[in-house]
Amino acid sequence: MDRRVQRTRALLQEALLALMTEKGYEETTVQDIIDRANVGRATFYAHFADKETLLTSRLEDLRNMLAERQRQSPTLGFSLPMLEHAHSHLRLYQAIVGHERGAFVLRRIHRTIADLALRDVQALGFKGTVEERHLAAEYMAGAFMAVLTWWLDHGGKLALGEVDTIFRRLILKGLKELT
Amino acid sequence: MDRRVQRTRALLQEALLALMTEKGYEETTVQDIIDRANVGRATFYAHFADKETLLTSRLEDLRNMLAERQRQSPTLGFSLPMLEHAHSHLRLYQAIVGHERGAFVLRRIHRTIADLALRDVQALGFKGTVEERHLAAEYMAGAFMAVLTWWLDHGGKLALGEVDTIFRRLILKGLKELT
Amino acid sequence: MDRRVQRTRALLQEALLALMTEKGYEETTVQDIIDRANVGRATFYAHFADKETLLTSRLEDLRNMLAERQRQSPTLGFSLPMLEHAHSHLRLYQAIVGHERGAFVLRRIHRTIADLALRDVQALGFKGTVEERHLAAEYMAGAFMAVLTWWLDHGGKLALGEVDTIFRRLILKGLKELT
Amino acid sequence: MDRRVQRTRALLQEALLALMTEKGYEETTVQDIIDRANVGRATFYAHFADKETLLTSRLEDLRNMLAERQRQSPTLGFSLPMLEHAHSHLRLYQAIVGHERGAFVLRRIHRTIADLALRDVQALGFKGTVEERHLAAEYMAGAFMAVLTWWLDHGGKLALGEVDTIFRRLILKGLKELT
DNA sequence: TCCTAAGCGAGACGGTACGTCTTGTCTTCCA
DNA sequence: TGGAAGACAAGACGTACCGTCTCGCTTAGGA
Repeated sequence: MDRRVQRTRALLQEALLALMTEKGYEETTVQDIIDRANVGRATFYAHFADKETLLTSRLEDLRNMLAERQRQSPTLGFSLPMLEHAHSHLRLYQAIVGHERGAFVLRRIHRTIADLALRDVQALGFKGTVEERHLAAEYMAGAFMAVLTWWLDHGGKLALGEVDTIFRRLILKGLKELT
Repeated sequence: MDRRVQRTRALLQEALLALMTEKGYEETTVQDIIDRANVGRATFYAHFADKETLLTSRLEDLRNMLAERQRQSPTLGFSLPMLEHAHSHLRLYQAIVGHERGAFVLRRIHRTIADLALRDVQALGFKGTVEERHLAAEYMAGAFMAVLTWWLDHGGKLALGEVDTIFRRLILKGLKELT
Repeated sequence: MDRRVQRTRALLQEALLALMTEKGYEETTVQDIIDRANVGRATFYAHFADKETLLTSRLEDLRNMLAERQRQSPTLGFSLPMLEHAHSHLRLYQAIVGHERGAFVLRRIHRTIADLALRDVQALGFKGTVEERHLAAEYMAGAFMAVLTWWLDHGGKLALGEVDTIFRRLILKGLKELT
Repeated sequence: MDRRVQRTRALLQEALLALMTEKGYEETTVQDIIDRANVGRATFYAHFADKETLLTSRLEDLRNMLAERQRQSPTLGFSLPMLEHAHSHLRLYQAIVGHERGAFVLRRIHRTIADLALRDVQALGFKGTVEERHLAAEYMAGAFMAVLTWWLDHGGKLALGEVDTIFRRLILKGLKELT
């Protein structure tokens, strides 16, 4: 494929991320993005159906990265890599959780995490029906997103490892031991 | 205050909920709402700053109801009432979880639940710092929302009591016993 | 009739004139008027069908005054009284000619003047058809309004009598003698 | 410039004129215009600040045409071309003089005529001060507009040349010879 | 002097036009 | 000949005003 095509797609993705960091996803317009990327309007739509598709293309990369990492360390293997990723793009992630209307993006990440969690569930040989497995995966994703969001809301100050540990304890043993 | 004011506000709230059920929150325009409510455009803006504020006014009612119910049965007291509420407005809640862009509404409910969960945490005498209590509350809310969403996505077929039980078990004992 | 009715009507008329002076006729809203007059909205509409009717009620007074004065000195009898009136409400008249959108008000005054001019024409025993008389009256009114407007635009600095004289000369002898 | 731009501007101008003919200037809304012109709302505002600016753009054309024609026949050279123009757009001009609120448009034409009249005045070597020349020009414009309006109000039945003659006689010799 | 209909202020309301904004499609023109 | 520039149709937004409509309070002016 044309080398320029890669370049244009990258420019657009970077512009979106930069703008999301500055003003949030919903608040960013297509015009903002193409101005930032120095790209024509038609060019944008030649590459992506809309703003959402552009975002998806980036989340795809995240998904692939997480899937790869999980293959290496299976149990709750998404947790640490995801936390690392969030930490290395801290401002961006904080902008996402900071803007009420960005819930949409979190929901997408939730979906990615839930998919990975489901593989975990399968791999660990859970008992119960298919539905119960899905419920477990959703529960894991919901709980993880809550921990991640809390962490980001508090400036990502707590160490990565600690957060990972807290999450694992909560998810595996529940709240009981905190009482 | 003027009796008409109460009436108009109620008409608008009902119109929004009906339209959210039919086509989702984001897809509903202010024009749709005022047409449905048989209300003038200026009247809408005299009562609510925008569509979001109108939604908030309704969630406020939900919050109050839940807070009241929780006062009566403290431990995870938000769970059953919330499930009941969702069940009695099943179509509405399904529309909310069904539309990707409605994540925003779920986030609002999450916030309400997290606030109530925090009271639980305080009441139960959790150990740990203030921050750890907030984390626990967020975790509870995230986990509950995941269960609620899963339930709604599966048509609300499982009995209310069972879902409540599953949530309590997961949140208190974690996933361990499922393996 | 109730004494209050007279008072309210007067308050509204004065408010309109004051506001016209400040911001022009078109720019003045009914809300402005009733705020200035300390009157309820319904009260306004109880007395006048709309802003225009309120204006008309005032122009009626002008018309009566001019008609009365003309009866006393018939030939072009409207000229001097009209100039006097404009001079004694200079700021108001300047606001009228100053706002492009106020042309509407000038048109109304033109109509009043033309009616009076027509009486002049009849009285002076003009030759020609009915239509020609109407044309002459319109011509007189148009010419007078032009002179009046010019005078107001130049601050009403020229003496009343001089303007009246200029108008009479122009209207009676035309531009010829100026060349 | 883009060929489309010319087209859109022309569509909008034509739509305005057609609608003014049908229902008057004030009564025509921007929505009417863009519906008639088959143009998007934003497009309208991209070309013209508002309805008034659109009107102005058309009057500009009239002004240019009159100026051109006057250059060819200097003394009261605006008269015949203006009458011709009015006659060739009779319905439009009748709508303008017919709607009270359209006085605004007549005022604009008055301004154009007065400017041209001033050139006449300069060219003819009038005696008197600068101010007196301006007064003469305003007087000519006011008188002409009165004759034009009267003519239009009577269906434009009188022949063009006759109206021009009447105007010239009135303006040059005044009303005297009518008595 | 009372009391009762009217006048009134306050302002909610349905309706309608405004000028702004963003989206996704489309055309033009330059490098 | 591919892409930047940007015109365009569509349509939602929040604001402004209009003329109608309740509300209660007050205040004449006839009993």
